[in-house]
Amino acid sequence: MPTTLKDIARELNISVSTVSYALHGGTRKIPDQLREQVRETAVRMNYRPNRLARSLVTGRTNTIGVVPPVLDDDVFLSPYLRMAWNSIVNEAEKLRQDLLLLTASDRTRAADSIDDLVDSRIDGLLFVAPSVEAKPFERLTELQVPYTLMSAGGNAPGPHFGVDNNQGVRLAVQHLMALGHRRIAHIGGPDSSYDAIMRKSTFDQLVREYDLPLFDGQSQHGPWTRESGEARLVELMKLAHPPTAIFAGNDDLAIGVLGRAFEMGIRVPDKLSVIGFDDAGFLAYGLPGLTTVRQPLPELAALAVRSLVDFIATQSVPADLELPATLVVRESTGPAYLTP
Amino acid sequence: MPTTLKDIARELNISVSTVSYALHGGTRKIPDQLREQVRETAVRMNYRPNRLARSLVTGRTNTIGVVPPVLDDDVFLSPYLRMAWNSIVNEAEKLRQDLLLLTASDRTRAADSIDDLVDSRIDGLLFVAPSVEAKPFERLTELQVPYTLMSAGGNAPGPHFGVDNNQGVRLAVQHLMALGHRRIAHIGGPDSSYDAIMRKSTFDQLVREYDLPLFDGQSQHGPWTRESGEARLVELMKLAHPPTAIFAGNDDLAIGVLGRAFEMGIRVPDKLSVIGFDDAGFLAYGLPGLTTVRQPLPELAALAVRSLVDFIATQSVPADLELPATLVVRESTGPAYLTP
DNA sequence: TAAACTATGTGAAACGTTTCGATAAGGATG
DNA sequence: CATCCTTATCGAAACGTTTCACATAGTTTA
Repeated sequence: MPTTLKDIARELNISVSTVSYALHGGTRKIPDQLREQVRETAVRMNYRPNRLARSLVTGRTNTIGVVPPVLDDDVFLSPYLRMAWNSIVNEAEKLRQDLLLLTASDRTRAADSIDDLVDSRIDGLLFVAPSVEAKPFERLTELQVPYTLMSAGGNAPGPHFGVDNNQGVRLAVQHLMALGHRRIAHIGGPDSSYDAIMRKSTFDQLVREYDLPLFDGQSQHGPWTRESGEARLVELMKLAHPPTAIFAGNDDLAIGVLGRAFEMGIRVPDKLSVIGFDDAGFLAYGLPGLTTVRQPLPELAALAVRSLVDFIATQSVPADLELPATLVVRESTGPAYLTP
Repeated sequence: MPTTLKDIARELNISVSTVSYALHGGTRKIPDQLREQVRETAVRMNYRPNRLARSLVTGRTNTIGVVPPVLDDDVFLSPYLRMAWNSIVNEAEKLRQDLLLLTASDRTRAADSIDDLVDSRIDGLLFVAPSVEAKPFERLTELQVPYTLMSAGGNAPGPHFGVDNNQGVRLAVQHLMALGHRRIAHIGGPDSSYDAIMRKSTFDQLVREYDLPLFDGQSQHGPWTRESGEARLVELMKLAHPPTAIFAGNDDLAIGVLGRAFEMGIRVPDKLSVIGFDDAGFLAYGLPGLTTVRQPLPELAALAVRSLVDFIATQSVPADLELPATLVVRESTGPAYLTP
């Protein structure tokens, strides 16, 4: 039985509306003396505004819903999401927005379930790396729900903020080529990911553009996991002419490659160069640090949050933005090892 | 302008209450035919219940507020929190609870600010690794707010779920002693952390209990960071008789030690054994693999969430629980190197 | 001095639910 | 036939706010 405005009003023998004005006084002016008295009483009585009631009448909640990617069970274990989520939290705190986590609870029919997310409890929706299958964003526009997408790739519907995959992949391939590599493989992410698709297709395109040698299993899709990286490496090393360099679609995959390479006695970067993507904050000790393409996740997350808040406030759709990637050279890449 | 119960009622020429009963029918029976008709209309009109309004009257929100530890800026970058948060999310989803993230927005006076967290929007509060300074949990009891604590150590007020630090530390020290180590140092966490305090005091006690040699800087407090681990190692190695083994209060610290040891050319585990605490998952990769004391974070998180939900439902305070730690032996510990 | 402000305050509607207590009609019971 | 259950439905209160329209009373303006 928490204190309400009515309780304060009764205590002071004034009306509820006066109390409301005194505490959150916007348009109305309340004499200083009374206002102080009200405030004092509010504190004394442990008054806490009921935000449900407030939101019900104002229509605003100052809360944004975050929809994580639909992966397997342990979504938040992903280094990418860890980084993204941390930045989202930071930015939301700055903008004084609360965060409601919307997990895709028991939705087999993931597609239509967007309806379930739309709720009077949130002002807008932030999708983090949504999967390609999740089409029904038009539905959101129809329902008048502001939303932004973080890391969704160029062909995603709606205002999205991501890295320039094209430029990033180019950075990686050019870095490898500058080191003399020509036989380069790509271990990519799942084809439900916008980023994975973009990175793979850019890679494929660059191979043609630079006239690099083609070989079996050169460019593959798979889950964004360390295990996938390990498995792919094993396959690639079975080839008669294995690649001298591997461009992994994200850091997890790259770490898998690195770990398995060590186990197989393949020295990195002497015999094999490995480059990742994301720079999601892996720390190395005792193994070569991972050369990778840095995606400005903190900036992207902040951008996605800020734009969403703007969207909500102004009701006008924000403009997309792709930020450039940067190359972070560590020790996992080196001059190409050329068989004599 | 979303559809409301009133809209449906008007459409069908029936009363609002009938619609409500038909859709979420509890006590009242509605004839099957009418019920179907109502449901159909609801779907057709894109009806979505307004949860604010519902909660306002029922007093339940099915949402629990999560309060992360007050660390520096990037709270969610911590491997511990990543693990904990992931498990919290999983369990909450199972129990169909939504999660509202309550960040400690601009509170200089962190102590009293618990009030700000108490909100009609949540049914209960889950504190993750609260700091020792945050005293005012009595206030919560006073305000009748159900809450549980995850990883708060034995002397924390309120129902808490954590690892058995005492037993865990014992595991670590005994493991090292079994390998012949006697000169053992402890690099601990900040003294704002219940866990850090417990681990340090247990360590100190064990040193006495087993009559291990004492030396300067043997047991220290510091932030839970890799940098702290690095710095401490450097100091310890300046000693005339450096320790042969280091027990780090968490994995971050241990990784710092490992990394710096590698740089300094101190071979692990040949010259130095290192053991961590948490086993919070791989954000660091490298060699040798870190021997550590595993804290069952997923289970603890699930427990904390479940107990909170119970607490909310039954209004009776759940019982504390400490789960045992387990030893995970990898390659960073080995037989003691004894100076000839 | 009448009209028009200003300052201060009140009352009540509205937000969208849930749920309690009617009510009316019909059927069964005595 | 009067009474008492059911059954099907409704109206209205309540949850705690915000905010608009109105009501005083005192003060300025013409």
